[in-house]
Amino acid sequence: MVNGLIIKHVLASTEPRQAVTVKGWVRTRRDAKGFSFLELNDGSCLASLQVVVDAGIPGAEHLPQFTTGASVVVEGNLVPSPAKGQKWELRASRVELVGAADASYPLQKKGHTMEFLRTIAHLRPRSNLFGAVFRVRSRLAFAVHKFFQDRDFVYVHTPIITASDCEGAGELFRVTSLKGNIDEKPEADFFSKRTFLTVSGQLEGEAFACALSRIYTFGPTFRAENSNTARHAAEFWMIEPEMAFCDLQADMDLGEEFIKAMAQYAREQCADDLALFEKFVDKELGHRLRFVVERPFVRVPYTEAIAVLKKSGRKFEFPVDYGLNLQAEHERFLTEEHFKSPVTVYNYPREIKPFYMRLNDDGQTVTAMDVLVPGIGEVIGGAQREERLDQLAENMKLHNLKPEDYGWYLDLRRYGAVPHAGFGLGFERLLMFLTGVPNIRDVIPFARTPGNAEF
RNA sequence: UCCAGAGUAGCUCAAUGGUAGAGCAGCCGGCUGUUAACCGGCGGGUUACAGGUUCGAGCCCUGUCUCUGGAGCCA
Repeated sequence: MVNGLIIKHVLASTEPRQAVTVKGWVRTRRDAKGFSFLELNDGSCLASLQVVVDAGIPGAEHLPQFTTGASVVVEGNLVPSPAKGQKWELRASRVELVGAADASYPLQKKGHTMEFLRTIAHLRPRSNLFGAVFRVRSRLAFAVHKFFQDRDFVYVHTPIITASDCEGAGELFRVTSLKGNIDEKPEADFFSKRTFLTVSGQLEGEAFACALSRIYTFGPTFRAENSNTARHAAEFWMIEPEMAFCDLQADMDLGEEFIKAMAQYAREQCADDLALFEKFVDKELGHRLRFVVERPFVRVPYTEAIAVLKKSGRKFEFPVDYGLNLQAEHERFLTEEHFKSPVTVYNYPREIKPFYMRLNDDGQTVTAMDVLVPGIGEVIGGAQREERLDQLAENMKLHNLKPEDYGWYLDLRRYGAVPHAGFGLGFERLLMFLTGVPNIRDVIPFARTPGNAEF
């Protein structure tokens, strides 16, 4: 069944070809006297193949049904196109209607709004823009693996279902097979305890880094937060490298190198699709990606970032002071206006960061780092982990965590503890940054957000 | 969850409290190596939902739902 050529390869031909078979969906048909033009797209690339169908060839009697959205098979010869707009066209010798699409087919030849296309998520990959988004998503998923595999990182599949709520941050989705009151007898549940969908593979990742030295995870992650923004989803993919014998500096180096590498890969491998994004969603895209690849990231300690914000003379809605979290408006000012560059902020006050981050010698700050990028804000959050057992226990006390709930995690500090570090990176936020698509729902095939699990 | 805005034809949008319209799409016809083709014609509406004010509501008021933008939480 899978035979014939994909349009991407047909269009890349260097010379005419005889007896080519292509299969795809009709984007539009233009009728002329005695023949018709079909724009045929199979999703293998942005461009469609122009097909010339003469009246009278086998199958041409069904031409009225070759409407936008219909699936068809075309056989013919690939010849140079005499008209402007395309190098090649397929002169059909036989056409076959596979599946018709009647007048109710919702995708028109004209542009649609992103909001409307979201309501037809099962059909929107047939549009130019979403075809491009999901081709790029695929290429970059591959690039993520290539980046880490080239650097001898080991891919670890951390569990999706977990009993640890990972620092108690964020709402978790409960996983249960119980009926009725699920909190009455959790020990009667499938796993004999309360379980959740993972919010991070970090803790398990640390265990494997403390054995295989360099590891990464790349998989689905879940947050039950009632977040209604263009940057949050209930189900998203996170990339979490973790390195043994690694400090904060090397961690930041890796994070910055990673983002540069992804931008470079996209520019090299997805040029056609990126050109579409630049034309229709983000005029600055090309400029920004080149900038990210070529220029070094700015790196500032949290205290310096606070000083920059205070000295800016800018009136912020939220207060700026040591010990307070950087708000979205502050992050945006730093990366978009002040430095005009991706910015890595590090060494945050310990009070505003999780228990597992390593306490610096000043006793005040921890080895946290956030990479902020223009337009998106935080795209990486990472840290060197606290490897000292006593200090980690004290941190947990400070955060009202019970050490007995983290027995195996503390073991990593009891047996052959090493300095180690890592970070978490939201794959979709990376995609937003690299495509210019402003809403996370539009870089996920079927997005899960509060109140929406359609499809 | 909070703040703001929006919801009218398949899509994108008009309509001073007074007869609901246009462009595109669709259908029919014409023309043309066309390129989001072009020209003419035709069909197309519970104005998100429920109530209220008014002689009269798409428009004003109340509630609900959905969507969008911003915020918080974060990746």
